[in-house]
Amino acid sequence: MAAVMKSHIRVVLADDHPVVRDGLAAMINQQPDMEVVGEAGDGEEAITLYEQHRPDVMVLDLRMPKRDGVAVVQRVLELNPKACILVMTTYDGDEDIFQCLSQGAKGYLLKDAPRQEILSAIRAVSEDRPYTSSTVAAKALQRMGKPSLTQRELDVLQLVAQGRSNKDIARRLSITEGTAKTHVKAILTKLDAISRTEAVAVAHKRGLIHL
Amino acid sequence: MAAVMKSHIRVVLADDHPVVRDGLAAMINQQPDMEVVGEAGDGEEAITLYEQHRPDVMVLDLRMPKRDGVAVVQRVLELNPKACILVMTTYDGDEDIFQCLSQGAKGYLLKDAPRQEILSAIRAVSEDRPYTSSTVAAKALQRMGKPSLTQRELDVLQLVAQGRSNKDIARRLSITEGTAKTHVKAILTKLDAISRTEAVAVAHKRGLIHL
DNA sequence: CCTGCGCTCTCCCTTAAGGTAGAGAGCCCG
DNA sequence: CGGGCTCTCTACCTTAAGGGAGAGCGCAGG
Repeated sequence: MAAVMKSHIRVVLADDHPVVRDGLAAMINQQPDMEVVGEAGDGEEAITLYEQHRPDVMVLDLRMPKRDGVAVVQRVLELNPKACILVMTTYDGDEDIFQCLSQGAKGYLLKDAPRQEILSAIRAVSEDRPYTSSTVAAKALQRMGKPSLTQRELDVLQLVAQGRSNKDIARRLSITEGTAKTHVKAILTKLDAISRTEAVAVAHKRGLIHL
Repeated sequence: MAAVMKSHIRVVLADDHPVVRDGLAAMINQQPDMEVVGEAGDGEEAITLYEQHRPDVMVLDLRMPKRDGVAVVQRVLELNPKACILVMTTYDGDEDIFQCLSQGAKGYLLKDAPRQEILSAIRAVSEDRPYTSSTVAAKALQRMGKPSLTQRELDVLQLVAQGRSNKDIARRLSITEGTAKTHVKAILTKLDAISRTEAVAVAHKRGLIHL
C-alpha cells in the first residue's frame, strides 16, 4: 500500500468532537494532495500522534480535554520548532489565539469557515506560509494598544468571574482584602469597565476567561 | 436514479458550521438506510428546506444565525406537528434544550457524542421513539424543583450580565431603580447567588444567558 | 546600579449593591 | 369571584464595591 505519492500533505487532526473530525477528514481525504494520517480526541493524544506521525500539518482545536490547544502548541513546537500548526476554534474572541500565534502556530481558522478556506489554509500552512483569517487579523489590530493583564490580575479576574467577593478572593489567594481590591481596580481600569460585572462581560467577550 | 429504496431515512441537516455538516453528512450517507437530502446553514434555510423536503428526521443545531434552534423547532412543529426533530448542541448546560424538548423535539444530543450514538439517535427519532442522551437526562433531573425565572427577570438578568448597573437597567426597561433592584433580588434568590456577579456565573452555567 | 514593573499593603471617602418588609394593580385560572 | 402570580413601587438599613493617592519590596533588564 501507499505506492504513488509525491507531495502528499500528511495531516493529523485534533478535535474533541467526533463529528468535526469526520467532517475535516472527509473534506481532506477528498483532496488528491492531502491525507489524514491520524485523529486525536484530546490534547495528550494529539501530542502522541504528532510524535508518531510527524505530519506536514497539524490541525488543532483550541479547546480540548486533558490539555488545551495552547499547551499542545507549546509542546509540539518543543518537539519540532518547524512544525506547521493550524489552530481552529469556534469563537473569534479567544485571547488564546494570540498566544498560539505568538508562540509559533502558523495559522488560525474559525470553525465556521467555508470548506475552501479550510483547505487553502491547510495548503498555505503546509508550505510554511502563515495563514490568518481576516476576522482574526481584524481582532489582532483591535487588540493592539490595549493593556494586557498580569498573571495575578488574571487569577483575580477568574475568581471575580465566579462571583466571589473581594474578601473571598483575598482568602483564596492569601492576600488582604485591600490588595484584592487593588487588583480588581487595576482590572477595571485595564478593561475599561465600571463594575466587576462589566469587567467579567468584557473579559468574556475578549476570551480572557472561559465559562 | 433513486431506484431501490425501502425504508430510507431521509435527513435534513441544519448547522452553521460547514465542517459539522460535512461530518454528519459523511457519517449518515455511509449508512445503507440513511440519506441526507438537504443541508442548511441557518435557521431560515432550515425551515425552507424542511418544507421543501419533508424529511423523516431533521437534525438541528441549537445555536444558529437568523433564527435559533428553539424558533426553528417551534415553526417546524407548526408546519407538521408530527415532525421528528433531533436537537444538537455543544453545551450541556443549555436551558434552551428543555424548551426544545418540552415543545416537542424528539431527541437531544451533544455534539461531542460518538458516531454510534449519533446514528442510533437518528434511527430512534425516525421511528418516533424519543432519544435523550444520559447527560441531558441527568441535567433535567437536576433542574427539577429549581425555581424558574420570569420573562422580566430574564430581561433584567441579560442586562446584569452585560455589566449594567441597577440605575442603567431601570432606564433601559423604563422602570424605577427600586423595581430593578426588586428584580435583581428575586434573581439572586432564585439562582441562589449572593451577588449579581455570582448570579451571572450561575446563569451562564445553566445556559440561561449566552455570551 | 537604578529604573521599571508587578505585587503587596494602607487610609479615606462616596456610591452602588444587597437584605428586609410591605403594598397596590393587572391578569389568568380554577 | 377569589387566589395566585407577575410586575410595579416604596422606605430603611447594612455592607460591599469602587475611586483616589500613596508607599514599600523584590526582581529582571538596561
